[in-house]
Amino acid sequence: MKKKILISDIAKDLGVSVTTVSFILNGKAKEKRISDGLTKRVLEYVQKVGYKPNELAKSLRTGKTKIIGLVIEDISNPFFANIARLIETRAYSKGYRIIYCSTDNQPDKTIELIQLFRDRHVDGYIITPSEGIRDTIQALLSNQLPLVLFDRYIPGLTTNYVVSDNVRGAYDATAHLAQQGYKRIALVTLYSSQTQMQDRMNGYMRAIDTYKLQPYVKKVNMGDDEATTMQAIYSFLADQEPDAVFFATNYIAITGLKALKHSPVPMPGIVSYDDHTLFKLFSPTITAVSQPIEAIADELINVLLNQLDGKVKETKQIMLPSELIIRESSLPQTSLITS
Amino acid sequence: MKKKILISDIAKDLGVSVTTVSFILNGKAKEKRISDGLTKRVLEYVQKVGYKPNELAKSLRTGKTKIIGLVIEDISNPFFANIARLIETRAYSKGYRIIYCSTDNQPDKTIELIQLFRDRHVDGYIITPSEGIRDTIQALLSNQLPLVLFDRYIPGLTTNYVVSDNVRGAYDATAHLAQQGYKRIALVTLYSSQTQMQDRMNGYMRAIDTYKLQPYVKKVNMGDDEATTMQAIYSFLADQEPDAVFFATNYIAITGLKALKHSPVPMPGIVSYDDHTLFKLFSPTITAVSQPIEAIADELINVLLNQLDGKVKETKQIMLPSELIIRESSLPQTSLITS
DNA sequence: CGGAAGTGCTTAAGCGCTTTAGCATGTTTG
DNA sequence: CAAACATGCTAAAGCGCTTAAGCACTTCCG
Repeated sequence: MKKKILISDIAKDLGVSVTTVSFILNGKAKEKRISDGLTKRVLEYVQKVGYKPNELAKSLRTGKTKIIGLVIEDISNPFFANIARLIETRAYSKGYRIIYCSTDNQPDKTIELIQLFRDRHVDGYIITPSEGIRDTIQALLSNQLPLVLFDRYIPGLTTNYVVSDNVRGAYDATAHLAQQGYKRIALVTLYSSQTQMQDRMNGYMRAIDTYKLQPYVKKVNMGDDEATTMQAIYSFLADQEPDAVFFATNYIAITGLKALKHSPVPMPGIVSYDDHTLFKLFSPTITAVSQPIEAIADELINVLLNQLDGKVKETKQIMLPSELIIRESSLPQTSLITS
Repeated sequence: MKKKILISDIAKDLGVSVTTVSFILNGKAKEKRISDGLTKRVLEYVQKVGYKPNELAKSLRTGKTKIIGLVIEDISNPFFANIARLIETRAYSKGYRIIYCSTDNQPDKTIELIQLFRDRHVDGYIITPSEGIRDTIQALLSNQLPLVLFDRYIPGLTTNYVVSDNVRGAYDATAHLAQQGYKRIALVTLYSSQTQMQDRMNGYMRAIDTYKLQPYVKKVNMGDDEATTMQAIYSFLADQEPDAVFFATNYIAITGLKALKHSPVPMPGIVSYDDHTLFKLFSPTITAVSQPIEAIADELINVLLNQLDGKVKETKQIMLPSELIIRESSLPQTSLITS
C-alpha cells in the first residue's frame, strides 16, 4: 500500500516551492512567469510519480467541486435514463462530473436530495421538479446557484428550463388517432398539477375540439401500486369502451397495456407520450410521442455551463418540439409475439 | 442571499470555543464531559439558525466522506436500476449516500469511473466488474479500500462478492424448456469471459447433457449496435430452427424478440435470464430467471458496511439462488396485444 | 492535608490545497 | 546612473472543520 503522494512531496523532491508546483499544475505557469524548463521538469515528475491532487482539499479551498447534481424523477424510466446518459457524456467533456439521484417525484425525497447536493457543494443543478418544491427551488435561486429545470417548470418562478412542447405533442398524438378514424379517443393521465401533465391534457383537449369529439379522461394516482392502477384503467376501459387510448406517459402506457391484456374489449388504437424500446415489439406496434432527448441534453448542459462560466446572467426558457413516431398500427402483421 | 453560517459563528455567538461546539455536534458531548445545559443550548441554537456543517471540510479533516461509489454496468437496465434503488435506500438509512455511474461494461470507462471515485475519496465501492479491470481492482485491494463486487467476480482475486447462482439458474431454465417437450433448445449469449456468462453457459450445457439434447449456441457481441445483433440472431434462428430459445440476459432477450418478430419461423419457447416488466405483457408471456434483487442489495450493503466499520477483515463470498418465474407459455390466451 | 482523580472547558495544530503579496535579481530607460 | 520595470520564484495565510493535549478548578480519599 503505497502512501498517497502530496503536492508538498513534489515540491520537496524537486527543490521548489509548493506554490510553484500548484501554479504549474493549474496551467498558470505562463501567467505566473514560471520558466519553461521548470514547468517541463515539474510536469514530467508529476507524470512519473502519478500524482493526483486531493480533490476534497481543492474544493474546500476554491469553493468549486466541478460536479453537477442531477435530480431526476426516475432513473429506471428509459426516457430519463437516456437523458442522464447524454448529459453525463456532455458534462464530462467539459470537465464536469455528474452525480444523480431519483426522486420518484416525491417532494420530501426531492428536497432531501437537493439538500444533499448542497451539502456536497455541487457547482450546479439540473432538476426535474416534483410538486411542492417551489420554496426549495426559490432558495437555490436566491443563493444564486446555477440551476436549470427540465421536463417541466414551476409556473411563476423565473428559472432556466428546458422542456418539450407538450401541448403540441399531445395534440399531434390525439389528432393522429382522430385522423385514423377513431371516434372515442380516451386520455389516461395522472392526477398532477405539473406543467407537462397539464399541457398534455390541454393538447388532447384541443384536438378533441378540432375534431368535434367527446373527451374521455381517466386520471390515476402516481403513488398507487401498479395493480391498483391497472384495475382502475381496466374498469375505465370496460365502462367507456374507447376505441383509442392516448397514455400521457410511457409508464402509464405500460400499466395500461397490462390492463388491456386482460381486458375483453377490442384492442384500441394506442399512442404513448414518450417512447420505449419495447413499444415497437408489440403487435400492433405502438405509436409514440418522442421527445428530442439529444437536443434536450444539449440545451440543458449549454444553459448550465453558461451560468457556471458566469457569462450569462439572464434566465433562459427553451421549448423543443416533440416528434410523433407513427408505427403501423392498423395492419397487424404476422408476428411471433402474437403467438 | 444569506451567507453561510460557520461553526465559528456559532461558537462566537454563544461565547464558547469552536471545539466545544464541534464535540456537541458530533455527539461527543458526554464523552468529552460537556455539561448538559451547554449541550442543550448549543443544539438549540444550531437548530434555530439552521447551521449545516461544510461536508467538504469535514471530509478533508476526517478522511471520511460517508459516500459509497456504485459502479454499475447499465443503469437503464431494469435489473441494475432496481438493485441500485434498493442499495440507495439501505445505505441511506445507515447514514451513507450513494453516487453511481454506468460503465456500459467498457473497461476504460470502468477504470476511469473508479478513479473518479477515488479522487472523490468515497469510503467504499460496490462494483459490477467489466472485463480487463483486474489490475484496477487489485489496486483497490492493496490500498485496503472497502470493496464488494456483484453480479460477477474476478476469478483468482480474493474479494468480497455477491452473485446469484448462475449455473443453477441457467440449468433450471433449460431444464424447464426440456420438460415442456422442446427438443431443439438454443442458447443465445454474449462473447464474454465474465463469470456470470460462463456460468450460464455451463448451466445450459449441463441441462443439455441431462436431457440428452443437442446444444445450439449463438454468441453475439455486446458492443454491436442492436440492428447488427438482431440480424445475427435472425440468421441463427432461420438456420438452426430451434423450437425454444434461452436468452442469457434480458437485453439479449429483447433484441431476440425483435428478431423473432420479423422472423418466419414458428414462435419458439422462450426463457430470459433476468426478468423485465414487459415480459409478462407478451403473448405468450415470457418465462424468466429472476434474481433475488432484494437479497442481493441487502447482502451487498451488509458486507460493505461490515468492512467500513472495520469489524470484519476476512473477505466474504455470497451466492444467492435465482428463481424461475414460469409464465403460461403454452396456452396463448386471447390477448389484446396480439391485435 | 496533599496528591490523585474528575470536571468542563479551550488552545492550537493540521487535513492538502490555492492564492495574494512580495522578495530578490536582472534589464531598461530617460 | 538611479528609477522603473520585468523576471522567476516563494512565504504564509486560510478554506471550515476535527482532535490531541492541556489548563484551571473542584472533589475525593488515605
